[in-house]
Amino acid sequence: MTMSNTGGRRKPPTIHDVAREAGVSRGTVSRVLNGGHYVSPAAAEAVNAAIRRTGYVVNRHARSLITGRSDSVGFLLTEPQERFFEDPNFNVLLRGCTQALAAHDVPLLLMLAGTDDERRRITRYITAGHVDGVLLVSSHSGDPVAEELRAAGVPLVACGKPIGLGSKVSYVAADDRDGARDMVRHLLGLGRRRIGVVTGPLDTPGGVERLAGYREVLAEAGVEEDERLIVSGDYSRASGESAAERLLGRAPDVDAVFVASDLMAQGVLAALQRAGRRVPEDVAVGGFDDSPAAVAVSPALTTIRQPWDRISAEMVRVLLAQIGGEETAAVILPTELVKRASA
Amino acid sequence: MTMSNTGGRRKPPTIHDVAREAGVSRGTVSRVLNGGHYVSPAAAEAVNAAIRRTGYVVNRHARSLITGRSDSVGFLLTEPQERFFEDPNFNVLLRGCTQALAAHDVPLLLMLAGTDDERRRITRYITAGHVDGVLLVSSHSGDPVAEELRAAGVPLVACGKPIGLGSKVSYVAADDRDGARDMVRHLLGLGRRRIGVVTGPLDTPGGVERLAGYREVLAEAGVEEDERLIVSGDYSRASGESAAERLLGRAPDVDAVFVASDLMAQGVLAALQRAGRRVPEDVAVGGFDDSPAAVAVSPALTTIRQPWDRISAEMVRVLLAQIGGEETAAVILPTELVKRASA
DNA sequence: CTGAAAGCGCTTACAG
DNA sequence: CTGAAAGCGCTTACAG
Repeated sequence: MTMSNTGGRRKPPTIHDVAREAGVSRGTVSRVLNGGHYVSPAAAEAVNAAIRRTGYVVNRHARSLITGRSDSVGFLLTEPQERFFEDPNFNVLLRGCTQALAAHDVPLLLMLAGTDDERRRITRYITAGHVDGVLLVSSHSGDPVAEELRAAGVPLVACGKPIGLGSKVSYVAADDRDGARDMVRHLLGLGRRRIGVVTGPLDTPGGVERLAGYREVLAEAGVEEDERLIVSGDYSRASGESAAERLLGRAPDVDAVFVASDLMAQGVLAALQRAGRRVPEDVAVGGFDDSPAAVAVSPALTTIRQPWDRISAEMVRVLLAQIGGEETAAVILPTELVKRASA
Repeated sequence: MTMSNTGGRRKPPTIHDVAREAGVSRGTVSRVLNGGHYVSPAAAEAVNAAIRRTGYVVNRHARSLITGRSDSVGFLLTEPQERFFEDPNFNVLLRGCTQALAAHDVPLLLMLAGTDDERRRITRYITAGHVDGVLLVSSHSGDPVAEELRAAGVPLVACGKPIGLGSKVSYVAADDRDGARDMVRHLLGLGRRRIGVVTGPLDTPGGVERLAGYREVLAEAGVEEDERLIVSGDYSRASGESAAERLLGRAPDVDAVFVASDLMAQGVLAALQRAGRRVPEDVAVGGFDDSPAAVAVSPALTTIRQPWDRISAEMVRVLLAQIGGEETAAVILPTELVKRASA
């Protein structure tokens, strides 16, 4: 009575069918499948033809059982999920990784570890060898997952420098500090001298590094640092809004703000507008990310572009290399200043 | 010299180790693993203790090889990816599905089929049995993937009604038509009579159904239909903006607009503002989705909430049931009017 | 270059 | 209720 499987998933052809069809042994078929070494051209051709005729597709489970590899990788998100799922960068990263992996015929398993319970289950799953490696997105320090996986010897590449783990874990990151420097120099170049900053969380590399870049440039330029100009947010739009209110209260003479994310900059813009300040005339605003939010907003945001497509491609490259036995590596990619209307 | 794998992935314990540890046969261990039927309480307890002591985790590849199931499902996106990756609903859906699946210990493979080439490869991968079923996100008609997978007998649940496939494919959808009716009734209740509509693409169920709801309510209310009040977009912000410009040109006396997505409504708001119309005083605007954009915008959008958390949960439930042998099913979930400032 | 054979770790009738 | 055994589809030394 079951209609759902009408159409029927008939038993797919195996290596045995291909061997019979090609008139060779199964070993030879397998050799063709695995690179074609030690196979005569004639045999290889016969096998390839047989594969085409039969529509053969390798059974990955059988292969994995014997090789001990899964030929798949995990994309692990350990953020409290709400926030990062709202971050447009996440989509770009996830899509880029999926595509880069697909080019190598490697499936991506999406894993969410928001709660301790999920974390335990996923760590267990990963260390049991069900994926060959992990792309890790987790910017907060104190996240135990990275350390657990590293200790278990699981190939691992983090997005952004994992605070506390130094270079024991591979990572790919944009040059946050340099991007911040570029933006603050740009604001100085506009003649602004009372430049505020809305930082990200200071337990994330982006939070720390972008603030560091801000300080460096001001020091170089001989502009005296003023703690009242430094406020923190958590990368959310709402936190940008309240940070800007604090900033305005503490330093009403502020004439520019470098905001560590476009999402927060959206909030800053709203607060500035409500306070009757014109952007960029009264206060210039610079963001960070070049996310879709940067152009959705009015005035459009001058911001720092992070090379997300390159980041995802590099993460995949480094992970695959590490799975292949190479050592860990850190890759730092340059950012780019994108000038629009807000500064 | 390789540092990457220090820490070492030692060979994990197998069912054989557990059997030895528990003093039973491997068959008995397997029976405990698979539901504990036909196992004495004493044996079950010994096995569970041995599993705990050894830290045993089942090797899914070995299991899959023999059962013919993969115990994993694919999440397949066939949209031209750019658009949907910008859609905030996508994140909610993806997260919900991942979590619902994780609760059943079923990994989710993310699959992107934006190009014909990717489509072919993925179809092949799926029909080869590498996943047990597919959660399909593809709203445009004429998408061949759904039909191919259905024909191959792959368990399949679509998000939204797949146009053209009728009920031969399971799907879960919000009640688009009813949601549209609620919104238009609300606008009528505000005293508006020149109500425009910005539809979605008319080869998507959301495009068709939301327009149908609009027409039904106007007809019921005895308001004469006016083709000049009907314009189409493609769910993007930009298309909303240009649709609103067209609408304003064709029907300058418009006093309300029902927009088929919040993202488009953002664009409509921008166009209205530029044209000097106040919202909601001159023109009331109603959106659809209750996405983050709805509250990010000013004035905050009155909109129709789609129950995305329920949608993802139901998609997973129906897919798992279908993998278990049940017939196809369609699930329609109610929407909810969320009143804010724009209407 | 090629075939025969062992074996990866599991599940599932089959006897008992 | 339980054990012994076959077998899922593949890869990989091992002989030749």
